[in-house]
Amino acid sequence: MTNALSDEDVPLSQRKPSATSKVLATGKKRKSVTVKSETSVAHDDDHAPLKKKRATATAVAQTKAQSSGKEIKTEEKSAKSSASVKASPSPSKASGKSTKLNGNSKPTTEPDSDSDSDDKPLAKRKMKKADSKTEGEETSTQEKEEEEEEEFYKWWEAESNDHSVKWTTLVHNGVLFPPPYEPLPSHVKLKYNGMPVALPLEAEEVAGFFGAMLETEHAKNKVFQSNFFNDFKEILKQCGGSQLKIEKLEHCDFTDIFNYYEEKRAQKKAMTTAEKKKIKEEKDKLEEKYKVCFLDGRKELVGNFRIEPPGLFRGRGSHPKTGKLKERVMPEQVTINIGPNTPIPQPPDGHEWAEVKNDNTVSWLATWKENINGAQKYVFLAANSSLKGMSDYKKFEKARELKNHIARIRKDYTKELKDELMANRQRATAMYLIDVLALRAGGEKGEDEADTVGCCSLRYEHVAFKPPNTVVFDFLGKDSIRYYQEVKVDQQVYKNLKLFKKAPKKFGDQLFDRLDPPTLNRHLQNYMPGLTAKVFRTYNASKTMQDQLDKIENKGTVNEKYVAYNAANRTVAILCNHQRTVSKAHEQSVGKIEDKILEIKMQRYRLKLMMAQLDPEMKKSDPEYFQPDAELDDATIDRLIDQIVQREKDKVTKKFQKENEKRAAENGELLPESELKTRMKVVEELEAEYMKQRKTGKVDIKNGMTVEKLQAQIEKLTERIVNTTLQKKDKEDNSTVALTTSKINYIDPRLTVMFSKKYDVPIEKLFSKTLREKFKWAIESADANWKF
DNA sequence: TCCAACACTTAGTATGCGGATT
DNA sequence: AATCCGCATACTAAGTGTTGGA
Repeated sequence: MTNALSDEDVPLSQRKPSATSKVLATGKKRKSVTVKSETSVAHDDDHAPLKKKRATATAVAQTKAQSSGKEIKTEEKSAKSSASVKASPSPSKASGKSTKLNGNSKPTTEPDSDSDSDDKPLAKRKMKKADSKTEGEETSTQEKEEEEEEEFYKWWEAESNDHSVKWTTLVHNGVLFPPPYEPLPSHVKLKYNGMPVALPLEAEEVAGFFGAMLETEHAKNKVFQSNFFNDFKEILKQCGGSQLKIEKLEHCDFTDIFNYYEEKRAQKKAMTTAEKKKIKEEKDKLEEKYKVCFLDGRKELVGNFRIEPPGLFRGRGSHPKTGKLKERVMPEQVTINIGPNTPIPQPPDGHEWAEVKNDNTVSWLATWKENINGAQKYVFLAANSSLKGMSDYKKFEKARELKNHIARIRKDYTKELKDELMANRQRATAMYLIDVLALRAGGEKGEDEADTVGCCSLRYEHVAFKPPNTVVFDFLGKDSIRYYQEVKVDQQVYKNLKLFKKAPKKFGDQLFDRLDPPTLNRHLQNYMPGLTAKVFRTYNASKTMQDQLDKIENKGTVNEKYVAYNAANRTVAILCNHQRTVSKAHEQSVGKIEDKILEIKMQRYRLKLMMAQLDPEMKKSDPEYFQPDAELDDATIDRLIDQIVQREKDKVTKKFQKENEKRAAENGELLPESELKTRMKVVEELEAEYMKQRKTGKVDIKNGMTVEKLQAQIEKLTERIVNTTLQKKDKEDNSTVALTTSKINYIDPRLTVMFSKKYDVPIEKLFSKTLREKFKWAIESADANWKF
């Protein structure tokens, strides 16, 4: 049960401990503690939060009484800060750069004075239009970039306007539905107790979903199996059943179905490039009309215009619903959002849309509700669109704005770590964790979701203590990615966490029982409008990147600088705990590198033997140098020799075959088998040499070989060993770290642009094509001196 | 006042492709 | 040419945070 703490010695790499047992064990308890809310008042000395109380009462009890004075203070503060924020607008201007960029940071229209805009705000629309026109003219000096550039500026400027209106005109072609189900050929059937079963098509499709996944980890997961099977039986029942009564998954044999889909896969793979190209062209043609839309008259790419196909839900971690049937989405479930007085995309023949809206306060083109969790799915514009770009830009500007407040915020929460009011103390502690460890906010989760947590939802079992001030965090975060860190924390934070864990709290209880994200975020708003927990992650990630980049010396080759950039990127990825599963091939490829290193060492040792034979005195004066490397035990050497010889033989054989094929094609005579034998002799000689060395410890020395030459060769090999070893280390260090997530979401792209320009590393090396498109705004606005 | 619904960002994984390697 | 390998992209699940209605 208490696995959370017991497996602290498990290497990071094998994260994702099956949390199944945990879910079961704690589910109920979790619920009982989750009440929260009342804290919103901040000054509830009388706290007395009903249920929550239970667990926490004791801990809290003593402290609250005197706290009222404090609370008042807090209120004052918040009032003050919000006022001051308004007074001192746009602290973001900083950059000095790009004059066009600043200016924004609008008048902080009270929280949501704009919520009014729900009803198609005609007036606003016009204003916006006008605005962008004029500004557009100002900047139009550099026309060369034509429409692209124009677009660029447009969204830039729009930014300073009403942010609740996303568009004034919107034209698009709706969504693309997945193709209908293709029935299995009649000879491919599910077998039940060895007997082929005739299934209604609807049920066959579902069986096929499972059959195709037979060899995946999912299909071996009990929860997945049972969820699938229940839904499968239900569908089967609904569409009339089958002659054979299907009752147990164990009696179902999906192998034929699996093989059928494997076969199809193989066929697809085996297609010639020409065939593939043709298929792709057809596909592109089909998709073409859905790929673009027109937003305020500008062409923009649509992101996910395809309706998600049916299948089995692949929940991450131990998701209670994993394996359930994700149903086919019908047009009747899809709502379209489009400009008024705009042609409405035609639903598929014989079908209708659920609804057609003209809501210009949202950015989605279509939406539907998914049947597993009842979650809303959307079709949005692509990442390189103006809408996404604008909000990305705003996100980073918001994070930069935090620079101006962070000192005060840190000072405050450091002080509040000792606040007598438990709620404040918890809040301060949480802020510390969010700020220093870059934890997520950690909202409440339901029973029917995977048991994962963030800061506010941390529980008793997720922290352990090592005096004097080390806290061991071990929990599953977003996507059930394990967060395991032993961190030295502020002494007071250490004390607090211990306090929050104190009896009567027990396994399953929340550490921060008087805090939740809304409460925390409300508090943060006092410092800066729009400040929420997630802003800290963005801020700290970008700040870290800036600091890391600043450390890089501007020298060496492009490649070296690129490596340094990646190292900086990696620091950020580690901060944010961005991981990836080690690829299947990883172990193998590390093994290969290891063998490579060993082979070089063997080679080197061989050269040393030669040297010793040529000049025995040398060995006497430095016997250690002539020792074989420790890893090179007899068994390893034998294995390596085998490997090398085999590899060489393969090479010779292959080459021989190839030549013959060529000759056959040119109708020349084939090389005789004897030729192959002759060639093979070389390899055999090589083998013999190795064997001789193994048996006698002596090696043959080529004519004209000198100690000096050997020395030079040995040096080269040693260098290769060092390099390859580094390469291996890099590979291993990288194997579990995902760099891309932070690059895409957290690191202000202008930092990368700055690096590119300042260090003369082509941006193409740092940003892939899609990222260059997504971050066009950054590429065009930052220079070598840009600072986060 | 509260919570569920909604909107949008953030996240890891599956897959296909293209370039390096042999 | 074949295979291997890593990267880019597609995909969609899983978060955060806001809002509107009971």
